[in-house]
Amino acid sequence: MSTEKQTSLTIGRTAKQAGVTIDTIRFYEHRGLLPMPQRTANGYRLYPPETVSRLHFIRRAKGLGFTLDEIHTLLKLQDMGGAKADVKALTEHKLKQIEIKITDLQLMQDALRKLNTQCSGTGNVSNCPIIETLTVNSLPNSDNSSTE
Amino acid sequence: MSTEKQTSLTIGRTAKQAGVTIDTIRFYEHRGLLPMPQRTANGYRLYPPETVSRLHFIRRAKGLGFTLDEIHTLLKLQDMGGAKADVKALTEHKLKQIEIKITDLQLMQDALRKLNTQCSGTGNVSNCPIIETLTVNSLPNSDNSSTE
DNA sequence: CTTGACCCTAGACCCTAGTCTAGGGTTTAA
DNA sequence: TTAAACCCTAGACTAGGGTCTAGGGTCAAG
Repeated sequence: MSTEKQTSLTIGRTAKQAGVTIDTIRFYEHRGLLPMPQRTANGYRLYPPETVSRLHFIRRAKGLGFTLDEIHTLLKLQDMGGAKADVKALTEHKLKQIEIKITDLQLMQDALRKLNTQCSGTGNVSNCPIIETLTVNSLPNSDNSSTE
Repeated sequence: MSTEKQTSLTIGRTAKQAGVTIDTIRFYEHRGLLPMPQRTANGYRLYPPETVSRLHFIRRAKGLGFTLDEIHTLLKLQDMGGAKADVKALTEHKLKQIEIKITDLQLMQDALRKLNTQCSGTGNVSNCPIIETLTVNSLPNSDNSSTE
């Protein structure tokens, strides 16, 4: 019942609130995804509450197929207060990646919906190609390789 | 001199056309993502051209954050000619996953667009929170007892 | 008939993204 | 004052998803 506002969290509390483990936090710090936190006199890490949001962001970005390195660059966009040109270039690159991902997911969605309605009736499921939706319809070719 | 259409491809050709390595193909076969192919008399694998599409599909699905196991179930949806009930349940589950991914990507997109237009001018980049877009707006975190 | 480009298997190896010890210090409630 | 419940570092270990090597067969061209 402490009435004082908690302005910083221990690693354990941060982890719990973010839904990750303590190890993951230390690992991300090591990787540069989390800034080096303040420390107490005895060496305990102290995190500002925003760290929880940052961790949420990382988790979900990972679920969208971004690697930690890619997420790092996304986070740097926010972190850097200068280097406007870099920001511009990076965001544009990321936006392209994201557009492709969205399109792909929508194509997959269409295919699954078809499977679900048209094809799950009494007909033959094998007439409903999921695969083609992502290969024939999209990306004419465009060598879509590097992820940074 | 054979101008006849190649109805099946060696592993090398398949790999090249799909943009993966030979090892990857064998690995996927091992994992059940690719059906066991025909073999020539001397044991060489022979793939139908559809295998290329299947491999494309796998690649892109991976890029969307699906694991090989998840992709396996997506592919099974297409492969299975029966078990309609399973198809229904699985597709519905996958559709939910996909919807979440799309929403997340759109939120990210919004954030980056803002960064790009509003924030890359002369202002302060740090006013443009990418992170919040994916944490505040989505996933109602029940555990969030913010005692202001 | 040999050289280079393919193919085969089995198993070792690698990178990413954590996860888990081992060994030790701190704080707090009973 | 001691046990639970935290925190620390360093380093070993794991799982997923490949990638590479060794050792060997096949085939087309020169």
